Amino acid sequence: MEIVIDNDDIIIKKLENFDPEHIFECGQAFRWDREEDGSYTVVAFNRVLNVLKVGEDVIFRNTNLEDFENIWKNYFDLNTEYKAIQETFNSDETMKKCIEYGDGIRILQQDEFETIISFMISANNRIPQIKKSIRLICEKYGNFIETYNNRDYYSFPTPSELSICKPEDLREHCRVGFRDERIYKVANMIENGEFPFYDLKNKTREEIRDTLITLPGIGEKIADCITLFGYDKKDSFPVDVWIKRVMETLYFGKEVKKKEVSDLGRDKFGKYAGVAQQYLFYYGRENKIGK
DNA sequence: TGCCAGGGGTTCA
DNA sequence: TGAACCCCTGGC
Repeated sequence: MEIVIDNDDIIIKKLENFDPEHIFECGQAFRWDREEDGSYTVVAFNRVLNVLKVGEDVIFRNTNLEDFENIWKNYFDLNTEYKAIQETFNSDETMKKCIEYGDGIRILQQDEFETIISFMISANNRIPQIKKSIRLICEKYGNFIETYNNRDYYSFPTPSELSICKPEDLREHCRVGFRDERIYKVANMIENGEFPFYDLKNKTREEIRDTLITLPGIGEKIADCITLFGYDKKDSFPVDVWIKRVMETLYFGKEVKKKEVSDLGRDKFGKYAGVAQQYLFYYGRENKIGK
């Protein structure tokens, strides 16, 4: 990896399988803004970063080498060879087409607590609304980080910071609707040690999923999303209405039960089913497959 | 301008 | 298994 440092910019030359648009627009993260120059500003781990792809190079702005090495390298999963993952799908012509379309997608290594709350908010919700609720929660319960491109950025609250919330504030001020009590309960269960949040990290996909599902507001789909996006379990295959539609159109040729979709997804794509899911999602949503 | 359907899911009956 | 749930947007 060839790194060039230029003031507050870190430039990675010829960075393969990396496209900010595909990374952020495939439904795995909600704390980003698209800028006029086509770059993306993202806030994570108490930092604000701007990412721009220029030809084969990627420019990471508003950061330094130390943060790049300690935070962003891991956040963007740069130690994983996506080319090798893609090759495991080589025998699947349909998937090859999806990869061609969505190449550059990476599974972000996001904060566990933020991922839990964010995907609880995603239940029966739309992306703009999810982003708005999360932004309001950060502004109300997180801490100010900095102003970048005329926008104020706040950290995502810790379990402790969010545990002092009132359900009515979550509803009325943060616009989370019927998810208010659930979020309040989960933050407090974690803060009070009533949920083994800090023991989950080294468990298997199944163990994490089964534990998460015991929380209010977390069912199968959201538990699968959290294991994939918050715990880096790449064999997780979340099935939402988009994945169901895409798989029905591209693989089944008819309507099937949700369980059939998740079974086929994990059988077919194995230990990288979650990466395949992201290619399918991006391809399906951008092309409105099945709609 | 105003009404209404529906959404990347979970819960409860 | 199916209806209800809050908020917001888009279509008419």
